[in-house]
Amino acid sequence: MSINNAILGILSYRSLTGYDLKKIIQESPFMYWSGNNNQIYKALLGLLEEEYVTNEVVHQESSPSKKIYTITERGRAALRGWVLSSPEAPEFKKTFLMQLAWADQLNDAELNALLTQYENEISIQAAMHRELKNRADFSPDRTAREKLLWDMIYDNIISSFESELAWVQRLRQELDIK
Amino acid sequence: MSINNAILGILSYRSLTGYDLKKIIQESPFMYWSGNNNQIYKALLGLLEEEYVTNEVVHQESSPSKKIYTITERGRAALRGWVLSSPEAPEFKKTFLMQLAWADQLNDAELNALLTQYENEISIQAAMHRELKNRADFSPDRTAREKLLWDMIYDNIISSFESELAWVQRLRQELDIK
DNA sequence: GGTGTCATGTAAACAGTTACATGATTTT
DNA sequence: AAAATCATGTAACTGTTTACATGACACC
Repeated sequence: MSINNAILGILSYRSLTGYDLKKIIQESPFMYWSGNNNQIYKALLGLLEEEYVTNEVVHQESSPSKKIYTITERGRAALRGWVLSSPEAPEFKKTFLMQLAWADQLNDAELNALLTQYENEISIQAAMHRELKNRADFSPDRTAREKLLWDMIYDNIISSFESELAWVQRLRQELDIK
Repeated sequence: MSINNAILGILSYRSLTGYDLKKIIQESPFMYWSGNNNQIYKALLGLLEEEYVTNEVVHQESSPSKKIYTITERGRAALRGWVLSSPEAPEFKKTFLMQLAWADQLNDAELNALLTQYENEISIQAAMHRELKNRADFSPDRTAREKLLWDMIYDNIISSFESELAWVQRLRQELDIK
């Protein structure tokens, strides 16, 4: 899976510039790329070459010219193909687990402080994503089914953090009992 | 967080060769690197330069010579510093959420098939990690506290997949009701 | 006779991030 | 006067993966 598919997906809702795409990707909680220029402008060149998108240059007074990218029929077909392709298992990158793996050298107070820090960090993330869910609304004309899907995507992320939180609390209990 | 810390951690249990480290990292469920040669031999050079490790060349008959790496006091101090550093929030890379985001173009049967595929994939992963937990035992002389920590690390991963599974099932229900 | 293990390392490619560069306009 | 927004793009770097290379031995 590459950022190209995500870009095709976004363009399937409406035509946008690279700059617009960048902002959407940066703000999205499930499009996990940083959304930096290098990635996006390069991806757009690739999509142009494969004729999955076309672009139109629009000159503006008092702002730089912009290139508005539009998905083609070929692009829509490629998008559909990707949506139907075999899903991959999620990948979890939890550096904290590695810290824990070698945390037996810490005393109880230090270990406890570490857990508290992690707990706080997760709580912040959970709250942030709950907020994002409320504010989220980048595409118009949603069907009820699509709205449900998007809601569940946000819920997925929120419940990932909640599950992590529950685990830390379980860990703390186990350590206290011991 | 870099692979260097993980290597220091492993070497804190016992001295090992690059080849040994590679296998350990490849098999570990929470050290998320592929554990390829390039990364490990380069990391070891870096650790040598910082004097976090030393190495001793052992010549063998009928096998290639090997370099056994040993952690230094400086290395142990660096490891402790890293273990005490502020934990980062976990990162989730779920390409499936992006597929779902544009899955409203599918009909009910296609969407259902996609969910089933994802469910199966997650079930397999969950089972695999339950298996790994049973077989896991790379370091000797564990304290009870350390054993608890390692158990909870495995549980974390398992419950991540279980939480994901519960979410898919919730999603399927919601779609059925609608 | 082919495949796998032990053991080191390099080469090439791809993915991804941060920072730089421009230049007008608008906001603080 | 400084900072942010719009809009494009490039440069340099880090991180990561796959594949190549060597050579002895063991196993099937």
